[in-house]
Amino acid sequence: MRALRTGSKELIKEINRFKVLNIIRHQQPVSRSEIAKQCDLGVSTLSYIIEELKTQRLIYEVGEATSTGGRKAKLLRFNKDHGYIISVKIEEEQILTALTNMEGEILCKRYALFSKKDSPENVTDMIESEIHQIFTQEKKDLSFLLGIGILSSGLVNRHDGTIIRSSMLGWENVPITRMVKESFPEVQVFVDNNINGYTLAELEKGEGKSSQNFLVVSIGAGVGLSVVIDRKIYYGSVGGAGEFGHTTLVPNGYPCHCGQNGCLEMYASEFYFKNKAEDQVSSYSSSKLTDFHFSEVARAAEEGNEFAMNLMKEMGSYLGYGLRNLINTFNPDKIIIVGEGVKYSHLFNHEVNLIANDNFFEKVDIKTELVFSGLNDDAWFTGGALLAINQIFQEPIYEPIKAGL
Amino acid sequence: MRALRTGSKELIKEINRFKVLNIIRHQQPVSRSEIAKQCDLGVSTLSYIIEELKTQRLIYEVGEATSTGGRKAKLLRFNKDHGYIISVKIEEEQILTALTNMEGEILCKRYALFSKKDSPENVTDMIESEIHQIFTQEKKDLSFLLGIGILSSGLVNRHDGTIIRSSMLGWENVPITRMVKESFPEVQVFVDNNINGYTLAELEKGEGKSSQNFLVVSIGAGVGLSVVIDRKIYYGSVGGAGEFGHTTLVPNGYPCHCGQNGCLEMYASEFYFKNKAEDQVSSYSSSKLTDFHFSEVARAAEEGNEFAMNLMKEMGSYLGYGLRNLINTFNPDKIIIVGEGVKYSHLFNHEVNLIANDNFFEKVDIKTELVFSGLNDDAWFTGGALLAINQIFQEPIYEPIKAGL
DNA sequence: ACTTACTTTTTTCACTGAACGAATTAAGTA
DNA sequence: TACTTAATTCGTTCAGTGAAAAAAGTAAGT
Repeated sequence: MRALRTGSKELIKEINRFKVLNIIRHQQPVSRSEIAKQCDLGVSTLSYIIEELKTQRLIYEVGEATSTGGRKAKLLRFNKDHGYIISVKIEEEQILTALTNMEGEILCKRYALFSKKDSPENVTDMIESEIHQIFTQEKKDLSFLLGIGILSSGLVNRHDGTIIRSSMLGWENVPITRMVKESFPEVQVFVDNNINGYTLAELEKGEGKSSQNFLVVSIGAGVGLSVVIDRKIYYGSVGGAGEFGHTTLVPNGYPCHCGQNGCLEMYASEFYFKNKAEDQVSSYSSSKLTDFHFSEVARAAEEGNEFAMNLMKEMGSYLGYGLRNLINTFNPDKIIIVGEGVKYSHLFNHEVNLIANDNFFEKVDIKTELVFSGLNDDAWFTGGALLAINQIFQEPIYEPIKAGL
Repeated sequence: MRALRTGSKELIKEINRFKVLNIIRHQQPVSRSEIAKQCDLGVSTLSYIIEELKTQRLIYEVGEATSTGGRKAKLLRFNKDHGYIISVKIEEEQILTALTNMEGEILCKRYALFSKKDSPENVTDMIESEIHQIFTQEKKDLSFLLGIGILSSGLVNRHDGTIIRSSMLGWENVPITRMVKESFPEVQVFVDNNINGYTLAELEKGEGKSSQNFLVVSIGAGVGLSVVIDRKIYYGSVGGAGEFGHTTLVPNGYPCHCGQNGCLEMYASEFYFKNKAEDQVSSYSSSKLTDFHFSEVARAAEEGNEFAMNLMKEMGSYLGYGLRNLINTFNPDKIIIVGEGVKYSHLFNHEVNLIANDNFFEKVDIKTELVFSGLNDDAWFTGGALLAINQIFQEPIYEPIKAGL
């Protein structure tokens, strides 16, 4: 439990400035009196705070509201170009880098390839070089870079900023934020697991806007889970989320790359296709399926290939069991399904709903919404940027921690 | 997400008073200068705060520390008799009531029986009467009653203080805190699920003292789960915890009283004994087992009854799978097993550990501790009292909510 | 045993500054 | 002209602050 900061004049000043700033950020354009009402601050105090924020160029005044019977209110807006954020996604053999403004709007994107042989140091150097190129290309001064958010697969400890283990990258205990910070000592650097990043995007720009407690489940080359409680992402002991993909669905089932057997990931993701085919060689061989990527199996299923259609449906049923267990365990308002699988959801949607909706809370008349994400691939960039932005504008109630070091 | 309070002189005053008070509560006896150091408050401010807390009789001065080379420090203690708390546990056919001081120490206990026919109103009246009897019996003035904590089984919404549904009691949507508060309008009243109550006791007096993130799993006439994140209990959407006992362990397995099939609760609790026996009538009938309560099956197993021993071991294996899935999903520091089953843990401990320890995080060399609760039945009372005490001494950072109304 | 020098604890007191609220000014509507 | 709403000005309030003083010790030296 993080310790609360001790009360002092500075604390109340900081709290109030951030409260005001966040109201402007999320409800712009707003008038002074509207903010004062919501904050329960005196209008005089508010004017003083606004003055300060304006001289810091964090906000600006623009236009006027229509009169409600008296003097028109001047409207305030957040200056989203007050600074810039770099969002980095580390994929299997490339890094994707984007420049965003302080609202997480993407201004420019780049990518750079690397090979499995490259060390974390090499990749960090590439990140540095990409950032420099973006800033020269966009003709912006590096002093405006306020934060860097990095998304990676695998087990990530966001508190100390290390990638604990990523089997995809073959990395272990890489202190990524510290390494990046060496090149940008003035900038706050954050890492997180990529699905948590996506979840941040859902929270601010997607399905999460209307929900306090929800889960994000990713279906693709594996199964991922991100848990949102009270609009905050839950981080387990080591700082990463859990490994829901490796809960046991079928005792003594298909062997998993993690060393266990019968993991959900082996049944409710791309892996299932290959597992099942190796299990039923005869029906497989007559099916003319050539590979087991989501896209291929989906194409075959759409063309009426019986074996592929069944693969999809069975995968959907297993996913349904996974989701049902999540619902019964977490009692979320909503589950958002994301990832490559969403593109092909029409092929297994029915089975998922059939099983997942048959849950404990349904029987007590508490509904759990099941939706597919409506965001596109830019959500990764948005999420990475939000990782930094949310920290920068966080209300400063707690003692500073060493995160984002 | 609860809104943060706006900064003001009153806020900083309240924050600091509660910070000081909580340091004294948890580290007593302490000196002024020690507190000042921890709070980062000026010693002068601290003396002023201490003076106030003393006149409010929340703390008192007692004794002196040994000198460390200069003037001896006067030591401060929390006045645990500053007020009293009532802790109520509603069981199937009785209510248990205890009086505690402000540290949750039990001063006196009572119980009163009721029948299934009694309405929630009758039971509430009984609670009122029990409280009055305790206060006259203990010769204390009712004005010292500061809080009431109620524990009930079933789905509880602690935010609005209702028992949403308890199949054991046959109650639905009972606004229990409001009903109790009618008799004690000056007193703060709180409800929670009984396992969450137990968890509070573990947090303050048990295994939880050394752990930030842990799970409490109860094994007895059912399976319960309580989730602690960052030393705070996680409450799902409706305000109750999830229903982990009703996650599907065996698709299309034994039918459960909740309407689903193959629930964990049917395999990792007392229920399993009956289920399995009905499945295997022949081996059962030769086993001479007469009933399927935990105590009976355990007794038989201890006497060497093969069928009973196997029941226990199998139950343990299923529980192991349940715990493994919890570990993989939540990545806790520790799982604490509580409830009636703990008494007989030697009969299934081995199987539980065998399966639960074979988890994802173990393979990445992150250990999850598995322990049996060391608290006794008084922990229910302690937990109920802490429900109220923790709220009363909470640092007042957030806008007040309607809880504990 | 007494003095002196040094520590640590606690209190006193003038000062600071963030929020506050009443009064004032500004800008509108009917 | 009367009323409404918005924004600013300015003296007041009070929680926290830090330096200094007071209180209460310890540890030598004589």
